[in-house]
Amino acid sequence: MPREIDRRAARTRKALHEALLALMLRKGYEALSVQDIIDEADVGRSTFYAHYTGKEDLLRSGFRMLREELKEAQSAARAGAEASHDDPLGFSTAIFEHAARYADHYRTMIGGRGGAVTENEIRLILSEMVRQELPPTLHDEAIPRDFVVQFIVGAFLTTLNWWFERKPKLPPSQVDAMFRSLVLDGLSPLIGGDRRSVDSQAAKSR
Amino acid sequence: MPREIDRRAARTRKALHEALLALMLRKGYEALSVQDIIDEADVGRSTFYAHYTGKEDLLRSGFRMLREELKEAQSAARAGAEASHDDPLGFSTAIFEHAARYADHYRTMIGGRGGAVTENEIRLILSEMVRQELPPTLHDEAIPRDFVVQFIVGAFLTTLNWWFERKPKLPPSQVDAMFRSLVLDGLSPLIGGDRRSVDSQAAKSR
DNA sequence: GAAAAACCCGAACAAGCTGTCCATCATCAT
DNA sequence: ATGATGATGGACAGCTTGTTCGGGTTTTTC
Repeated sequence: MPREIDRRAARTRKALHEALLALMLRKGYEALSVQDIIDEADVGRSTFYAHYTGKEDLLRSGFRMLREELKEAQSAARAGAEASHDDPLGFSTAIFEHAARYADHYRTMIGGRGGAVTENEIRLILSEMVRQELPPTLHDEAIPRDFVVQFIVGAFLTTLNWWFERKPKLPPSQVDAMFRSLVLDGLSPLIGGDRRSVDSQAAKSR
Repeated sequence: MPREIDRRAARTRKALHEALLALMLRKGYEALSVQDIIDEADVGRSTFYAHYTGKEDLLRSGFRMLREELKEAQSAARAGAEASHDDPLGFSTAIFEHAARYADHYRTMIGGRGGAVTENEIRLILSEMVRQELPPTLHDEAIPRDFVVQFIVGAFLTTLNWWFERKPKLPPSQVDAMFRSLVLDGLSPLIGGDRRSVDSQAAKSR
């Protein structure tokens, strides 16, 4: 049954994806040529174009697989701890642990190595995740929900990037704690002027 | 005296910079070729290479000018309102107003149109500014100062990007207020669970 | 096991971009 | 005005890209 994909084709595609990953870590996506990829993968020129229309097509193909996998991880994390309501941003832990496990993949995406396409893709994926986890209503209508989503996504990318560039690699739990401290409470607790009382949203001390 | 630069040279460079700016807004930096630039600027091929070693050199040259100008704006803002201590992040207003005035320039840098070089440059410039304005000591030593700086810079870029993509263009003051609300106080005031006093994740015992 | 189908490979091709060279010409200082 | 300076445009070889084609190999199907 030709229902399945030919083994040779599967082998070729896998080789191309691995070559792309390795080369992106070494040189970055934009500086890459198709020649480099087929040379690294040891694949003929026409073979490459028989599978993909160019290097961007190959890159996007990889993202389709990653997106599926990340959604699974999110579902699993949500099923494991259904504290979605009393613990906002609870899914951040799962993301940082996932990033620690697939550090190479994440490194190709974060920090400018991946080019504009990669940046866009990872932003879209994270945006969708955050949008699902964020409560549907916010207490302050002056701040659009859309903006809050982008803010959180940006904080994720910033944190991941800083984490990967760090010399001694911190454990995911510690990075997660720092991330949540800044995103949830802001940096008022860190600097002198705690101007929380200025706002009408007074501190509801227990 | 040929102390000053030849007028012809100045004219050529200005044309090249304007062409680069226009083309970056239209096609993005990475998709640009030297051919496109000299065609847009109506300049000969060898003329281009007589001034710059390539398109990246031209891009960086533009940044040298922008950096000077931004530092001036920062100094002016600091001189105008020397509330640097009782008003943290006070310089954010100046940045958003500057961005509103030079919207085209900023648009080329934010949102992936500028490529890796641009992203790096703007991050460096903003990092230096933030580092200067941030108090030297933080109340929580568990969070590195370096990480806080990157967090703020990322928030700036996220906010600027969201602002530019927005259909009806909001005034700088409003964007600034939203930015400061999120960065200073976090999103705890926005969502239900105000878990400020909770340090350990003992969410299950409830 | 054999025929048929699908796939991989290598070479060759036009088209486009890159960086450099040199002769020409406009602009500058004297 | 008149050399001297240096900006200018066009032509050049070298390289990468994306496509096409025929021959050879592996896989699937019967």
